[in-house]
Amino acid sequence: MGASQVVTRFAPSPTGFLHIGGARTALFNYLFARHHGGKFLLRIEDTDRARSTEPAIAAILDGLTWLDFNWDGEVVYQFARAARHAEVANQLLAAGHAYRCYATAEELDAMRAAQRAAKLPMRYDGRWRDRADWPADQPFVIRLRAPQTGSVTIDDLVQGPVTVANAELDDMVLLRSDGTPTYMLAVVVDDHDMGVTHVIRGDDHLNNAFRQLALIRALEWPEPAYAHIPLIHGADGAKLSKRHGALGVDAYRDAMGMLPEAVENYLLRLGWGHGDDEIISRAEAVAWFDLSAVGRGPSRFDMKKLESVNGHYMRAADDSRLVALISPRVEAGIGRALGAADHDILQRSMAELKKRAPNLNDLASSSLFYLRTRPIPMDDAAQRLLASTPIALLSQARQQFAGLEDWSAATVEAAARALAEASGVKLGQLAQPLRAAVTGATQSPGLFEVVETLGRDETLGRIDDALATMQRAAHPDAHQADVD
RNA sequence: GGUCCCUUCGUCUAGCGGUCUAGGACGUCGCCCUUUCACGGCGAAAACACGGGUUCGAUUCCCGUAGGGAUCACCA
Repeated sequence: MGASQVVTRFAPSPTGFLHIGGARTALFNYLFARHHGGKFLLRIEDTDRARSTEPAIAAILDGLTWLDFNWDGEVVYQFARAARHAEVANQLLAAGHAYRCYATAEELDAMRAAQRAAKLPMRYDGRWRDRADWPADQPFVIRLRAPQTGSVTIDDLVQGPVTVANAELDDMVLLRSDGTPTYMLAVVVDDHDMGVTHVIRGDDHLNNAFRQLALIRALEWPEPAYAHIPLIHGADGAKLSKRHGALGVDAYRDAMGMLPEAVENYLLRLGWGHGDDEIISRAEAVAWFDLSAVGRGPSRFDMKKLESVNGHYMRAADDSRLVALISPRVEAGIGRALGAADHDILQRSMAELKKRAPNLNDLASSSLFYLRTRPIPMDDAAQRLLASTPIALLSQARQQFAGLEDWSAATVEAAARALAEASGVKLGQLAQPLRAAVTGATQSPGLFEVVETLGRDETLGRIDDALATMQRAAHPDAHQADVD
């Protein structure tokens, strides 16, 4: 079955970080290979020595690892294969499928300027195609002797049959004058040598496919199947390029606090669908993925939907995993390292907290109040609420709670309800001030769950703090005397 | 400009000639649940770009128009 095994590859150029569009291309390659029980290879296209960087390579590998798109075998570095690329170019030259071109950059610029002025398509005019009067000691490039008549049709697995006349294509450069290969040559040679059967890549390469096919035919190599997937656009409909603020996947992980499975699920649904399914597991994705269901038009990136999907996976995530993920953020928030007791509190509060956090950042900040040392900071809304609360009500609650036999969400709630009824107020009129006192905010997880997690001493202490502040506000003079 | 590609609610999509008074999701709005915020539940507004064909019948097929995108390097 070896000959029919599917082999895909993801081939990013390390000139920037792994952006969201690249991540989706990787995902589709990964899923297609896994669906067919084939291989998913990774190749770093670092032939542009000036723009390729080590940090970019690291970021790409890091991003793929984070997303759990595991590639098979060793990473192939394209630049290391330059000798093989040159070998193929020379082989083509010897066979007459390629030729030497001595045109200088200035000559080509002039040629294009003339074409532009005459409103003609800008193509290499083949001025060295049939010449053999090669000047000695002059630099030259090797160009493909491409067919000039007829046409080529690619049965693209996503775009359908696409035909281009050979007359539209010119003789592309295979080997530069410095002996290094161009992208067109390198891709074709590497895909062939790596046994790639399905080339799944961005739509921006569709035009390249025709040139590459001409090269493959000259070499008489097997032709891979092509699938050109539409690009991802920004919310404004413009291309989601680096200069338009496209971010690396690390930004989704770090700055935005997304979960990898959420990013994966969102990316999968962007441009692909399986009936009405929205939440799709990795296993389902592998089982269901097929290229024919990939849409043909570009789709816009919707941050709101990503957050929604992320919220879903946050709620589904394991509590201890979330605690581990937010710990660094929490430590930064409270300005100290977390101890065992802190982890314990986070662990116990996670079930409630994760229901209302769309991302890890919000989850981390929403957990801070549990860990702060008294007196805890109070936000404006909480301060205003306490200022309009009768001191006696809060004071009574404090007394009732202090006298409780057992300390649990249920017992505290029962006491609070009893007090509210006895005082003739709605539960909310008592619960909200208590929430403000205990959490420092007017929004939080269920008050009684919070109180149980915090424990009796901490809860009573925080109420005392609030009471003291309220009394100070009510009797500024008495307080003044204390200070002096 | 040449070539190629695309076009269903604001956004992502379902739909592969009649099942469409076009379904789902996010977002928006309303209601419910409720100690707050979320979660959850219920409901509402919201789309087949336009014009011609083909057909008994077009969201679905074909052709134009418009709009959008990609690409035209000794960059990948």
